[in-house]
Amino acid sequence: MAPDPQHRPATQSDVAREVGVSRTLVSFAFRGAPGVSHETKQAIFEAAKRLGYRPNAVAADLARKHRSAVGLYLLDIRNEIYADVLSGVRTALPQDSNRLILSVSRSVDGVDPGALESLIEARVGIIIAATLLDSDERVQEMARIVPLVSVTRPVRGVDSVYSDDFAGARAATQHLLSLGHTRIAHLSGPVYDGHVVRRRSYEQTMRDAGLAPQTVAAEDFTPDAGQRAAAQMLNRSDRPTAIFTHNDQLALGVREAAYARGLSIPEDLSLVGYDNSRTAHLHGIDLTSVDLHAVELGRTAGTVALERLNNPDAPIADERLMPQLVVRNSTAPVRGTAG
Amino acid sequence: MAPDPQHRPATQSDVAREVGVSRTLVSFAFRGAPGVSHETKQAIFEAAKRLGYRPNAVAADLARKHRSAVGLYLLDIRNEIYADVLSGVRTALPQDSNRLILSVSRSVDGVDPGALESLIEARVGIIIAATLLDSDERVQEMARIVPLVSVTRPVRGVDSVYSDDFAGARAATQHLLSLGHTRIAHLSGPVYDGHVVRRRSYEQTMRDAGLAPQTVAAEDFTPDAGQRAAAQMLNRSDRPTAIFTHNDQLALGVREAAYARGLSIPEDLSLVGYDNSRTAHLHGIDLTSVDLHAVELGRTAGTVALERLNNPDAPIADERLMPQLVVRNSTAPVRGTAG
DNA sequence: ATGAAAGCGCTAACAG
DNA sequence: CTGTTAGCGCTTTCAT
Repeated sequence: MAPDPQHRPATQSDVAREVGVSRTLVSFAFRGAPGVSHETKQAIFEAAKRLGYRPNAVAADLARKHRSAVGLYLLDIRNEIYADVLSGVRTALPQDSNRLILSVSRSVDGVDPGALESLIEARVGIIIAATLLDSDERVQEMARIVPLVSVTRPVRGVDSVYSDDFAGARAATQHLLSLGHTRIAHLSGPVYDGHVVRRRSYEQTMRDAGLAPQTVAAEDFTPDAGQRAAAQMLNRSDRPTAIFTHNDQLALGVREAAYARGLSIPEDLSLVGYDNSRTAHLHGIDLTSVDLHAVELGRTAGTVALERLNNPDAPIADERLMPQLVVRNSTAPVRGTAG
Repeated sequence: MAPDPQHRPATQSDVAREVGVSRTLVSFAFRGAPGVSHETKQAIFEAAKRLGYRPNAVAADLARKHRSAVGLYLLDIRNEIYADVLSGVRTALPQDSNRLILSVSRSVDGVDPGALESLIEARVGIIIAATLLDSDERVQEMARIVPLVSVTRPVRGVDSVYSDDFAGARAATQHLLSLGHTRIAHLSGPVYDGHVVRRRSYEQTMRDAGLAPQTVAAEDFTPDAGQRAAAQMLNRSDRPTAIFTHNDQLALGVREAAYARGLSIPEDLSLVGYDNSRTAHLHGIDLTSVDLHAVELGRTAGTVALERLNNPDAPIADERLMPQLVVRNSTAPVRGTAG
């Protein structure tokens, strides 16, 4: 049935020769272009099938001087929200034109220069990047080379689709405040451009409430890092009664550290994460968290990308979604005067 | 600094013209091919930088009649183990040749014909597929068109990297048996080729123990499906005292259903999942599960893919990894005579 | 060490 | 409706 294992795949020329027409007709037929008689079309498809011919999308792009592939950069595929973003992007992209070229960061805990290089060399038409850790300048520079939509983080002059982190972090902090907590700590990730909004929002909200912010930076954004950082924080005599973390992964780490130390949540420690991952929903986890609507972020990014592809001169997109605090059982009123 | 926004990107010819040499030299220089004087090389790189030239990997592949991209098919990116597989594949692939073209299934709950088509049309050199739901015949047919390594599932005549599901499911079932359970149910996913091993292993292990297997098929592999299926199972008067699920996601659904019904785990219901996802580790979840070493599966698949690329005539790979039962607190001895 | 020329598989005017 | 002719950006003999 199918052709040989590793034989030279059939080309348009092969089909054309088989049918006895020119390559042009074959090309037209496969693209559904008008101007091919029904009969020839039939003959062409038949021959193509017989030969096991498959169009070469790459060669077509080259000839067309057009880039139909979309490049997707994801910071950390193991983090649920990036999987959600990917999944959202997928829904926005047309069923057929699905050449999705992926670049996953090599280092979750740092800038990965050259992460976008492979995407550029693969000549994608546009890059959807979630989340770039590079400096604003560098992102802007990349965007000058290839259309780029920044997801999760706004960058001036670059199409951006993100969530209002300031509002989200403020809601989280205020929630803790309203529960009577005063010793509220924030566990942030390492500091990168565009990654300090939640932290700054927390700090300002604390100060606005007349309290001293206390921020600790984890080594990276993983549960392990969260656990290590929390182990230290919880050892202090004046340990916080509540912790707000940069993301759910970090929060899950804090949770483990708390239990390891014999503290219960929310009785001894209130905990608020960020992302509202599926894990946060689980009975027994019940993590209060801020939903940034990752799937929606991805879907919107896909739409923006498509628009940009169709109209390079469209005004820069700036889509800011509103996050939502989801209160569960990991937070409770502070207990009397803490010890 | 960088060239115009959407200007025509610089090509080798541009660089050649700028320096005053032939395209050949530029090509040689960029590939580090011998036969270019040091001076010309310098001049070329300089000019390239000035013009913002980036090699076009796609055109290079075309000219070289060679496919350097690897295609990756993932059944369900929202499922942690596929993210793990991806992450494992990444580690096995050389740093530079990282053109990873992704195809994510459109429907988690069914066969997605044409999922591999885009990969083929993108002319990838090899496809790493985890997990194909198609029939063995179809997978074999695809493998005849493009080199393919099947991950998670063995397919005769096709490079396969998988875990010994039979052993894993048997260990899980025996664990429950050894705890004194007799009414042990199995929650499987929908039935597809290559996806019935765990179920069959469970059934045989039950029969070997002189017990009647009781298998229920969920609509798909998601927590929601697991919850719905479990809600029904747990409603029966002779409800099982233990449930072994096809994967962790399903198990998490069962867990929610149990709690919703006021049953505690493991007191009223023992639960065993499959995958040993990170969620299973969490305090408060403590899900007993079978670890299939997804990252390792991905890493091995990447290695096999590379070998196949280098040697099309190498014997078919058949890498079977041994899974490992990880016992946690979601399983306990059966209580007296159940009610 | 360098260049000319042919070609990869396909598209796109432009002619018949 | 159908075929001819140039490319797309790059690699690769084969000369010089």
